[in-house]
Amino acid sequence: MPPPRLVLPPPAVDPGGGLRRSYLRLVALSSTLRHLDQLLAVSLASGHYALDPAPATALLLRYSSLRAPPRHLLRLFRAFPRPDRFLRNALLRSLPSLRPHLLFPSPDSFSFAFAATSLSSSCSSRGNDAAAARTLHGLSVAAGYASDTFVASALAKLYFKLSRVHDARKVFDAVPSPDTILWNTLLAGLPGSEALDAFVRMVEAGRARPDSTTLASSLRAAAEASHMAMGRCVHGYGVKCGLAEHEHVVTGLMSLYSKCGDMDSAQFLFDRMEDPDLVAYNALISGYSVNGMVESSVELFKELAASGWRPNSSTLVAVIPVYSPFGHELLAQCLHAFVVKVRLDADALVSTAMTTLYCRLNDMESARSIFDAMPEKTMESWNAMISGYAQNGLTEMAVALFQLMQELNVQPNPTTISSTLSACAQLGALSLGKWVHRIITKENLELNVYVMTALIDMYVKCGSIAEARSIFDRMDNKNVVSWNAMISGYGLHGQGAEALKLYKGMLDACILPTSSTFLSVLYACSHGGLVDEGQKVFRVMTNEYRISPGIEHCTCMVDILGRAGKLNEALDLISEFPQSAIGPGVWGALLSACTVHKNSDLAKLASQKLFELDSENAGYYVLLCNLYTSKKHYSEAAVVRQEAKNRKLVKTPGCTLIEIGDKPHVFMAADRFHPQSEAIYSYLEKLTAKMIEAGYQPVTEAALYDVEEEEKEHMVKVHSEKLAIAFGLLSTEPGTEIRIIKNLRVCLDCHNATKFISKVTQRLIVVRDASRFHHFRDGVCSCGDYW
DNA sequence: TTAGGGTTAG
Repeated sequence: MPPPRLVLPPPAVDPGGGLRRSYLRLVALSSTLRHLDQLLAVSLASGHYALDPAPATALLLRYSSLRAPPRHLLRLFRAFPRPDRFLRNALLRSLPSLRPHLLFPSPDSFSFAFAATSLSSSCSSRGNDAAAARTLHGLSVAAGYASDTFVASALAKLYFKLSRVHDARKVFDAVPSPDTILWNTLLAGLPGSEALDAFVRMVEAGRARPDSTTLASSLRAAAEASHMAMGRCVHGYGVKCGLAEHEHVVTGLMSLYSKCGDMDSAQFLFDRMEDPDLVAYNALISGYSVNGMVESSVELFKELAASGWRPNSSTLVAVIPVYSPFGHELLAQCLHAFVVKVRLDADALVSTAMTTLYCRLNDMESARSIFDAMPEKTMESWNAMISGYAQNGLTEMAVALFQLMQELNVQPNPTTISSTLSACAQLGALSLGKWVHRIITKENLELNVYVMTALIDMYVKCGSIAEARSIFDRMDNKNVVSWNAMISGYGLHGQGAEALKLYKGMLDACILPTSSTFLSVLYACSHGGLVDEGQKVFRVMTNEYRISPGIEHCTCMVDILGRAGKLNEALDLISEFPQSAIGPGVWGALLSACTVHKNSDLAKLASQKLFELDSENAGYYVLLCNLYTSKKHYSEAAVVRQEAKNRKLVKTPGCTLIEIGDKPHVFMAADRFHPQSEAIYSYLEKLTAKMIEAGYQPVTEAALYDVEEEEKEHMVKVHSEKLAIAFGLLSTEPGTEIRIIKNLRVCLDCHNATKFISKVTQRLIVVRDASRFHHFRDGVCSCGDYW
């Protein structure tokens, strides 16, 4: 139902306009809504200003600044039969959501600037706001304001707020000669390193003079990018232009220095400030806290309280790191006491900081309860919670929370998407990953480097290496992480040669390889059996790039040599490693190589080291036991098994996941819980017969000699991957590829069996096990039986 | 009578 129209009496005469001026003054002085209502009533009753939009504009703006409901503003506006552009613009400035029809007829640059500003001050992350921003942008371009600096900075800020960096840049680029404020808008919205690039371009262009705001933003960017050299340049520039003493610039410098651990410089700057404000205090307190200077942090906090400033939520966030070592409960108590003492409202900032902290402490329940208690969740709080789940391995929870966001029509930003994709990658759930990809496309969400790289990683880990590569090839500006993701993807899928080719391509593109790059390449060499290449890359890394090998590089090297049977060379190499790099991983790699090459002497040495370093891991006992069994050293095998039993070590039960359509199905060894269990087992029997016809030999009883009765029974049981594959074959059309995910490494018999299955059924079978991918096609596995 | 940008903290 439309709101009722106010009935206006005819206008009265006001010679000279004296009455009008006093009326406008009264409006400006009103401090309550009731006061304004009375003024409105007076003017209506007397018949003044019925057709005069100026007093109405003043009233409307005053109502708006006193937070009158939008309904009320609209009603006032509609009471005027002939609103002029000032009145229309005032309404645009005051309404929280865009009403495009209010722009017409003949919108001016004020209209667009007002509308954009009001949208960005009210926009949450609802999906509709992005659409409204695009509408507004389109209309402003159509009206000829694409190069207006005022409109552009308001629009750019709006896009930044909606996490649409591309669109903000587009707005900026459309302006031929940006002024200082437009540059500043860009600098404030861009992520650290990009903002620093923009600062350089601004200075080089030389058409707009940087001011204190420019420098403050650039220092923020330098701190974010941990780019001390650029930070010093900005500082120097500030000194040259006489802007270095500006309060915001000094605060930015303090934060830069404390980010880089130089608390002396930060403190020096603070001490020189004549009258430091709350932000400056917060910056220094935070610097002390994150650098572990607890006493200084607390001292300065006391000084702050004594100086008359009232701490705000940023102050609280700045001291949180000081309290964090006390553990969860004490932390909560300390913070509560803090909040009570300074009569502080714990707002979204504090809740998000607490959520992040609990996530870091691995206490996901506390994190979630704080998150759930937030009445208005911010983008940052959603992201903190989702990435907390993803990083703590609670991948299903991460995806579930993302689904909740979708249901609530909260638009995700690139950070949300990256975290969710990382959860999908860990899960290996291709259908979920594709669903997220579809959302990106459908909602036209921003595809930045982080999102594209997360997509590559997701497709790699969900088994679609081809899809990952096609995304990689479509990327305009790949960073080193994107290259690493793709290289390690080839490694994971056993395509060592492709990985090396890409590594060379990366060097040709003048991208500086990092420690992770070398790890990915070495990993690819190990999974592809490329021994010489691996050794060469390792030498290049240490000699040419001066990167000292970490635990994982060393483990990879032992793996590479060990798999090739060069066990003694591997042992020699271990003695050359830095002591810090020799952990369970290195000896574990040697032990698995020993079991493959049946060297029980070295295996004994490796396992002795392992039992010292990591005595609680059942996997090593299993490896050693299997080695002894295969060499028919049954008594030694029995000793190892008894030892494992004495220590009450339990093997992780194996399970396998397969997705049919969008539905996941999980199988355990020998389980009969699946509703189609009967059909699966009878199909598997028929299949085994065909496989045996083709030459398959199941693990024979002889190999199981000496296994205790109970275990023997267990070992002849059907492993979970066979069940999953059989179910997959039953439930899909001939020719469809089968993808399964196993939580442990695939066993010898299953690996062999899968080769035969791929041959007799003519299907491509992709298996992701705990360490890599196997692509089985026509009786051959991509790993070359080398895993 | 009506514009656009900033420092700390998640």
